[in-house]
Amino acid sequence: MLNRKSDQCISCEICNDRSPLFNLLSQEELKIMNAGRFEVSFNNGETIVKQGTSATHMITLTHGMAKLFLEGIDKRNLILDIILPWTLFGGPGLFTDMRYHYSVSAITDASACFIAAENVRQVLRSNPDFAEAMLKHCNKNSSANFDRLISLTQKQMPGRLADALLYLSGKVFHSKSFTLTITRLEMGEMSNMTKESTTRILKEFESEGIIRLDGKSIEILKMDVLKDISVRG
Amino acid sequence: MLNRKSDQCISCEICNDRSPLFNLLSQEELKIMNAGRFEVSFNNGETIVKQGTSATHMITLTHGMAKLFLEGIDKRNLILDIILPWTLFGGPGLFTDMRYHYSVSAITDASACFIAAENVRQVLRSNPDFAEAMLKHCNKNSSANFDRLISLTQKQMPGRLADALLYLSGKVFHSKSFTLTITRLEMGEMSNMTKESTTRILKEFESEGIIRLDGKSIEILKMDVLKDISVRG
DNA sequence: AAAACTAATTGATTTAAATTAATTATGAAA
DNA sequence: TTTCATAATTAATTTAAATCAATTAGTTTT
Repeated sequence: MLNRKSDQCISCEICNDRSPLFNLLSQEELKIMNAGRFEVSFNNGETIVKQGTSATHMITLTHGMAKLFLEGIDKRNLILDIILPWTLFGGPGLFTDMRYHYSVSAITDASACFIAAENVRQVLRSNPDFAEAMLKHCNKNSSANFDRLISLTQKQMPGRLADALLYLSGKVFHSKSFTLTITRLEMGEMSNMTKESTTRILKEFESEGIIRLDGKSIEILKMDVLKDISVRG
Repeated sequence: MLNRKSDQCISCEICNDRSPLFNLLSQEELKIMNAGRFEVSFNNGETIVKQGTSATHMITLTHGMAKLFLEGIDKRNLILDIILPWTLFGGPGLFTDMRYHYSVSAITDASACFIAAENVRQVLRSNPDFAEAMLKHCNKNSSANFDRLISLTQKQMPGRLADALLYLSGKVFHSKSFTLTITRLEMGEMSNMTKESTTRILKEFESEGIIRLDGKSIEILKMDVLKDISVRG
């Protein structure tokens, strides 16, 4: 039985599908996190967090899907992650310049839970397990960004697109076949290439029998070959 | 009066030029950090930390200069930072997979202080100020990596090289004119381009009167123009 | 000082990928 | 259904930057 009222959590203490990190917290600490917490629904396409604005909250999706991306030069975006429920984000600006360093926007209808940064800070200081877990979380993100730096600067297009496909299959849809919630343009923004090049390479993969394409749905037929293309650049 | 014996610190408690982060620690905590701590001298070119090996220590330079870099595909490196004394590094693998995710090697004769990761962890858990400072440190690095991602993927060569020059001038040598401790190849590894292209663009900057070149020494003559090239890509 | 490396420069050529330009699907709204 | 808008595909052209190939300048070593 869900502790929800019209899809809204009542409080963190009794929220039964919150971020795993919250399992480290005591009832007292959950109460702190819950104070001032609020949940907002977003339509597909709406901005959840805008790069450059004041970073007042830690955020987690409660349902739906979102893209986390850097707004670069001349309106060119770089998508870093496709976010699923219970991934904490808002991070890098917290405790530093208090600005969001990336934008996040909904790629399906979605809702998100906003927790006051100051409350997170307070709990972080009182609970070493939570602090360590957050540091772990931050370190994991750093590692992922290192991998991304190498992928984006040293691999050519087939390698970069292979990385995007493997990411979508392994981390987002958890399946060899999936129906995209993003456009070709956005696939390009994941692998730093134009939409035209994205189409080209996808078709190339298809003609080589590595994937099956059918509009918005993709099936990976030769996982081993795709992985090989990924590692060899 | 220096508390040193042949350039080696005796202990963290009386080390008078340690990392600023250590100022947050009590005598008791410094004692923990000091336990098992050791200092090693490196010749120019020697490896201090090797990507992929077991991350057992947090490290800080005590003197000299080092480059922190990712070892990518086909022996191609990407230099992320030029490290000066008292910058803590070793980070991202700690508390996660316990592997170093980058290599660090000396670009002058240098020495480094190695602190056991387990001791850092222990102090981190006992001292919220230190934990918060470490998280801040980690977040700052993340932001820097976001900037780097945009620079390296969206700017063309002049913009990327401008970024490298501004970094060297502002963060490493703290002066408009400096004598490089790195080669053209390494400048290229900072801005993801070949040594030939590095030379070419440097000469181009010189002929435009933006910089003065004299072998290993560089003087930035038109800082505003260089900054403009950096932002416009 | 001569020899042997290593690093830096310069130019010619090739190549990966962007840009430009049309065309074709697909989906939403009237 | 027709219209309109957005997304995807395809091909031709251009461009940024790598590669290849010498040459020149600096350092070490002998």
